[in-house]
This record gives sequence, C-alpha cells and structure tokens, in this order.
Amino acid sequence: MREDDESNWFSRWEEELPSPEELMPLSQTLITPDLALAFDISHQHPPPHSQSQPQPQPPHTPPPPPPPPNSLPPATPTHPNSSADFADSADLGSGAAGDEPARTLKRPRLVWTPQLHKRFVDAVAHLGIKNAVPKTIMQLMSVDGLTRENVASHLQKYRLYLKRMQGLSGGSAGGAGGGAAGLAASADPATDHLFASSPVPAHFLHPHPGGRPNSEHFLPFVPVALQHHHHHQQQQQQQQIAAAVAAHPQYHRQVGHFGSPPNGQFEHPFLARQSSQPVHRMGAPLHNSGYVEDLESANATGGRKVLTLFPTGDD
DNA sequence: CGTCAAATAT
DNA sequence: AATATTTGAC
Repeated sequence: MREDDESNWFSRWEEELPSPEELMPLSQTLITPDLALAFDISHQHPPPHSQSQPQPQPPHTPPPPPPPPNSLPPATPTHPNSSADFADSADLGSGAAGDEPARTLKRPRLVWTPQLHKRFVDAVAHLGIKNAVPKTIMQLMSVDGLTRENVASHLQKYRLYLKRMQGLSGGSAGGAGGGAAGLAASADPATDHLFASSPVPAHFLHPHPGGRPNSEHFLPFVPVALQHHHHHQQQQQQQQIAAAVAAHPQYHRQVGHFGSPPNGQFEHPFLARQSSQPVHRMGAPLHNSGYVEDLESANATGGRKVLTLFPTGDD
C-alpha cells in the first residue's frame, strides 16, 4: 500500500471528453522528426558498432506494392479532411520503401502508449460504440503501423476495462458534462493503467437513454497516415534504434518523467516495436501540440528492443 | 468483419 | 507471476 500517488493525476480527467480541438487534430505521429532523422540515416551507413553479429545487409529498398495504396474509403462517418499537405505514402503494412522481406516476418509487439490509446479512445468516441469497430477505428486513427488486429485486440481489452469500471463506479460520476472520469477505484493497477491514461467518454459507460446512442458532435479529423520506420531483420532494426539512440546523449536512461505535469505522469514503456516493420518515411515535421517522442531501447532478454515515445504535454 | 478465447512474450 | 499483446477460431 504505497502506490496511491497515481490518484493525483486521475482527477484531471474528471472533466470529460477533450475539447474539439483535441479531437480534431486526430493525427498522431509515432515518430518525431528527430527520431526520423536518426533512423533515416541508417539508410546509408550503419553504425560503426561492430557487433559480433552477422553483417547487416544493406537495406535495399525493393518496395513491394502495398495492398492499400491509398484508397481510403469512406469507411468512417466523418468526412475526410482536406489537410493533406504532404501525402505520405502509405506505408506500413506491407511495405514500403526500405524493407523488403515483408513476408515471413513477424511484426513487433505493439505497445499501446497513452498517447496512442488516447487516439484510440478519441476515435471510438467519435465513432460511437456503434461504429467503434476495429476497422473503423483503425482507419480513423490513421496510425501507420496500426492494424485491424491490433485495434481489435485493444478494443476488446478496452471494453473489458469499461465494463469493469461500470461495475465499480456506480454512477456517481454524475458530473456534468460527463464525469466519466470518476475513476477512483483501481480495479487492477496494471490493467487499468493504460486505460486510465486516457479519459473515458461518458458515453462509453452508458448507452444513451434517449434514442441517440451517442454521436459525438465533433468535427472530422484528418486521416493522415502516420509513419513508423521500418527496416528489416532484427539486428538491422536494432542498429537503427541504436543509431537513433546514439544521437541522443541519454540512451541508457530510465524511463522517467519528461517534465510535464507537476505530478509526474506515468513512467512506463510506451510505444515499442520489435524488429521488422516496414515503414520509413517522414514526410513533414508533424509537430504535435505537445508530444515529444523519445526512444529508448530496453532490456534484452534475448533480442528484443523497445522503442518508446514520451509524452510531454499530455492533455 | 467482428468478437471471444487461448497462447505467447515480456 | 502478472500483464500485455498476439494469434487462431467462430
């Protein structure tokens, strides 16, 4: 009984849904320009590190034609936005430039970071539980690298979390405007942490009694494909990360706090990707309104590196 | 396609 | 050991 400090930041989400502005720019970049650059360099010269590992093959870039070139169908109730300044090529999925063995390669484990989760929740909130299906959510999120399976899996867990909360929060959340964040009870410290990091729209906990299930009256966002970067072979990717990390003086640092709220947010692994995910292309310096990404490679029990992003301006 | 369950990895 | 995430099946 010592970890109750988290309840502090919890009170922040008592408000309710994020403002339209938060929802509008539904475009999160998992990679920051800095990182992108760091990663980008790998394309030319591998790190001078000479590991005893086999020689990293030069990243040829035989870009296999991706299945979904760019036929973003109107699968979402929201209108596609028009801020497509830089159209990044669809990446991920299958291939993009820089990766070739898109087959037989297993995708790295996707770590749902609070930021990512927030995007997920935002998308669900905009779609409504009715339309909150993996495919729609995934498309709305527009997060490169995100696959329907990822969302589906997370969605399931998210639903369980909501259910858990319903049983615990007896409704006292009456708070006007939602008060969905009545969280107070931590059913499970671990499971709820991730979900707790993102405000839960009130509509999620209770279906709309009136007749209108729940339709967020927000604006549409722009389905901008995010970018990840990919390479191939774990070793290769490790080098990439290593290179990016090398660019940062702090590489071996522990995940800690970035410096945002005085309370100190959570310090947990955020976005992590194992090796082998094709994507590499940073179109424009998408600067988030308050997100700073950092990366860190972590423990290695056998060969697993983790890339993590850090939020600096959490909502 | 969507969801549930189980398996696996961390 | 517990949790997160992935994979398979329905």
